[in-house]
Amino acid sequence: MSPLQVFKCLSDDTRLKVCLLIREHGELCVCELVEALDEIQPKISRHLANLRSCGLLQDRKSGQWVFYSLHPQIEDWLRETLHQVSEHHVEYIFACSQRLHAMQGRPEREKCC
Amino acid sequence: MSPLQVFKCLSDDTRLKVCLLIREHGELCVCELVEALDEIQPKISRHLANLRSCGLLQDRKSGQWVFYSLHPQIEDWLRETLHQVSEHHVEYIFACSQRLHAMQGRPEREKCC
DNA sequence: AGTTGATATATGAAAAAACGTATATATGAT
DNA sequence: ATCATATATACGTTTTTTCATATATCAACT
Repeated sequence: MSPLQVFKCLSDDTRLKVCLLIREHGELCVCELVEALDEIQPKISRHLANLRSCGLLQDRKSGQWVFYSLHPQIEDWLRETLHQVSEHHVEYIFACSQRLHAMQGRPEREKCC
Repeated sequence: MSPLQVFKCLSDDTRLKVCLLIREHGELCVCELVEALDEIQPKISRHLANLRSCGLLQDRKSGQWVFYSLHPQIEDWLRETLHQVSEHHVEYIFACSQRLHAMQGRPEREKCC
């Protein structure tokens, strides 16, 4: 995973938000990301596939759901960079975080989406 | 300067190398970058204009030369990220650094290029 | 004034990235 | 077996980015 490839991954609005949300929450499933970002599912899936194939994310299948998290082997500087962006640019993912929390608070949560 | 815009700046091979070299050397003129990256001048100038308009670099004109440096107001996390990339991916700019040093060692250096 | 060297910008073409829609796959429930 | 839900992928199109080449600007020098 070259630094250039890392920055290419983070240079798209959807992918950057996905990475920031996943770093903050540890693990998120596709339907949570679809709702948090308010985008259509194929778009999210396509970007997730991109991030996974670059080695930034890993996935874990559980029943009909797929959960994504930061790949454990990403370099420390990248993890730290994502952390810093989260800290200094809360406004960038604020709306996404709100939609995510709203969704996670709903009672029919056992069905995920 | 949104985080997304920052990552877009760093997501091109030429721009990333330019930023890393400038961070290491403090200030470099266009012709030094042209030689270090072994690229044609309009290509370097175009990317420098891009980085300047985004607020990542500042320029200082001195006679016929223009010197570029990191803009003093870039955020700390960005400066630190560039530093970390330099430390952990020396190989990425090794050839560029070599060409730069070779050039700076040449006696006809008063003429810059 | 004319020339040379350093840098910037304009332009049209080519390459890359992102998109929406349609469709495929797989799981769990009825 | 059928159906609904979650996710992935294929396809053709549109948008964005990058590029090489040509040209413009400007300072220094003759």
